[in-house]
Amino acid sequence: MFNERSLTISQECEECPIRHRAVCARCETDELERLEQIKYYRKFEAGQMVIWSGDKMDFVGSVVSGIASLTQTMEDGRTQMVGLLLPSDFVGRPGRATAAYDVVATTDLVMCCFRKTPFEEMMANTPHIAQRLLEMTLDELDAAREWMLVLGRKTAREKIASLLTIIARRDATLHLKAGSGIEGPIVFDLPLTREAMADYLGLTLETVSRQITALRKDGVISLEGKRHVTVPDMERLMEEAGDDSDGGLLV
Amino acid sequence: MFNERSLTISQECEECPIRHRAVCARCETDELERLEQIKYYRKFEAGQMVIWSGDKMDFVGSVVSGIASLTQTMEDGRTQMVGLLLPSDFVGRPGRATAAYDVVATTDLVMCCFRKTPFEEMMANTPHIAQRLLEMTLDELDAAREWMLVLGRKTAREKIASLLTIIARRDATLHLKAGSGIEGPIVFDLPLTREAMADYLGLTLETVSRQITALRKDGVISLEGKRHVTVPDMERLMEEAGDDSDGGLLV
DNA sequence: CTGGCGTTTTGATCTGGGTCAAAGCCCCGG
DNA sequence: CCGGGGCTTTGACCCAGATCAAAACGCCAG
Repeated sequence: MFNERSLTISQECEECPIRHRAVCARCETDELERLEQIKYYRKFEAGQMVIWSGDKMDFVGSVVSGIASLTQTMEDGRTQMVGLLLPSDFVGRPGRATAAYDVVATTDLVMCCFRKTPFEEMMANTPHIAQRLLEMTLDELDAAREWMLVLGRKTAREKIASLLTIIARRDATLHLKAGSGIEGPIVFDLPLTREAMADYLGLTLETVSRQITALRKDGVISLEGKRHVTVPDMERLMEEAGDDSDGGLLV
Repeated sequence: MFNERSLTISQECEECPIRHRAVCARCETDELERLEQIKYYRKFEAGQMVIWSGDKMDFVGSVVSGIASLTQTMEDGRTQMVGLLLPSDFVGRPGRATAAYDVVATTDLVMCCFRKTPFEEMMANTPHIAQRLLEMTLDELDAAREWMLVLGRKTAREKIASLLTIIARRDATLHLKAGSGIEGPIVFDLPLTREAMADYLGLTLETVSRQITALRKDGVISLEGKRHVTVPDMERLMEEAGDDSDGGLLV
C-alpha cells in the first residue's frame, strides 16, 4: 500500500500542491495551467470539521499539509475512523453529490481544492486523470482491506503495533528524499490522540493507552512525552504487528 | 454502496458476460468486438482456489455466476475475508503483477477473464473504461469502509444482521427486474457457510451460529434448513444491524 | 439401511478488552 | 504561581465473545 509510486510522485510534487498525487503526476503544462485556474486553498484548525456526512460536497481536493480523518458514526455515538488522510491523499468522489463520511481536521490542515464540476469536466477530457485517480483509489482499497484484517482479527497489541508501523512508514515515505534505508532507530511524532487511535483501531482509548504502555515496558518502542516515539528496531515492531513479514517499504 | 448505478448496469448486461459492470456499460460496438477477441471463460468448483496471494496474476475479469471471496491469512492461520465477489463484480488490478489476496470460489463459479496486457492496452486507448473502473472501485471502497464500521464497532448480533441485510440487498438487486419494492417478506439463500460468515465478520463460527439462532428465536428471521432464509420484516432486520436508517435500496 | 464426513448446533468455561472511576500530567491564561 | 481543562494513565471489575468439547444433522456412497 505504500509502494514506490507514492514515493516517486511525492518527489515530483514538491512545489505545486496541485501536483500532489491526486491529478498531476503526468500533466502536461497546458493541463497544469487549466488546473491552476480552478484550484483554491482551504485551511482548517485542528479539530475543525471539514464536512459533515450527508452534506452537499461541491469540491474535491487533496491534502497539502496536516492530517484529516474520515469517520463514520452510529446513532448511539460509536464511531469508527475509516480513512486517514495524509499529505498528498485525495478527498472526495467525482460523481457524488454528498459526502459519505465526516471529514475532520485532526491537526491543522491545508487542502488544495477544485470545484467539483470543472474538475469533472476536466477529468472527462483528460484521460490520464481518471487513470491516475483509479490507481490511487486502488491503493486506498488495498489499505482499507489491510485494515479489515487489523479490525477483524488482530489483538489489541497487534493493532497498536500495526498502526505505529503504518505511521512510521508513511512518515518515512514523506521525509526520506533518497532511499535512506530501513536501518537504525526510527523516530516520529504521533499525529493522533489516544482517542483517535482508538477510533481507528476499533478499541477504547483506555486499551490504547494500556497497550502503548505495555509496548514501552517491553522495549518495543520508547516515548518522550506522550507523542514522540522512537522505534529502536522496526523489524521487532512489525513482528508485534503480526505483519506478513516482507518489510514492505517499497514493495 | 448499492446505488442506482449497479442496478441500471446490471439491466444492461443481461446477455453478454463481458458487458458486466466491469467494462462495458458504455462500450461502442467496435469496442465490444475488440473485447470479444480477448476474453475467455474460467470455471471453478465450490472450494477451489482461483488464485493464491502472491502468485503471478496475468488476468483480470468479472464474476459471471457464483460467488468468490477475497481473503487474507496471517501466519498463524487467522483469516479475514476482505471482499465478497458477486456476479458482475470485478477481480484483479490493472497495473499489478501479483495477486494481493487469496481468491476462493465460495460456490461453483464462472468468471469472464481478459488477459491483463491486452486489457491494459485497451484501457489506455479507451478512456471510459478507466472511468468505469474508477466508479466501480470507488463503490468497492465505500463497501470496504462500511465493513470497517461493522468489524470495528458492531456487536456480534449487529454483525450478523448487517451481513444478512447486505446479502438480501444484493440478491434483490440481482433478481428484481423492475422496482419490485421493499415491501413484503424477503426470501433468499445464504451462499456462505457459517465459517465463511465468521471470516467475513471477524467472529468465530460458533458465535455466528448462536447469533443466527438468537435472531430466529426473536422472530427477526426464519430458516428452512440451514441456508434458506426468510426475512418477514426488512426494516426490523436493518434496525438490528444498527444501520443508519434510510433503507438504502436505491439511495 | 448403514457408516462416514462435513457442517451446524449446543454446552461449559475462560479471558481480552470494555466499562466505570479516579488520579496524574501538561499546557496555557490570568 | 495558581487553577482549569484537555489529554493520558492506572486500577478494579465485568461481560461478550472466544475456546474447548461433544452431540446432532444432513447427505452421499456403498
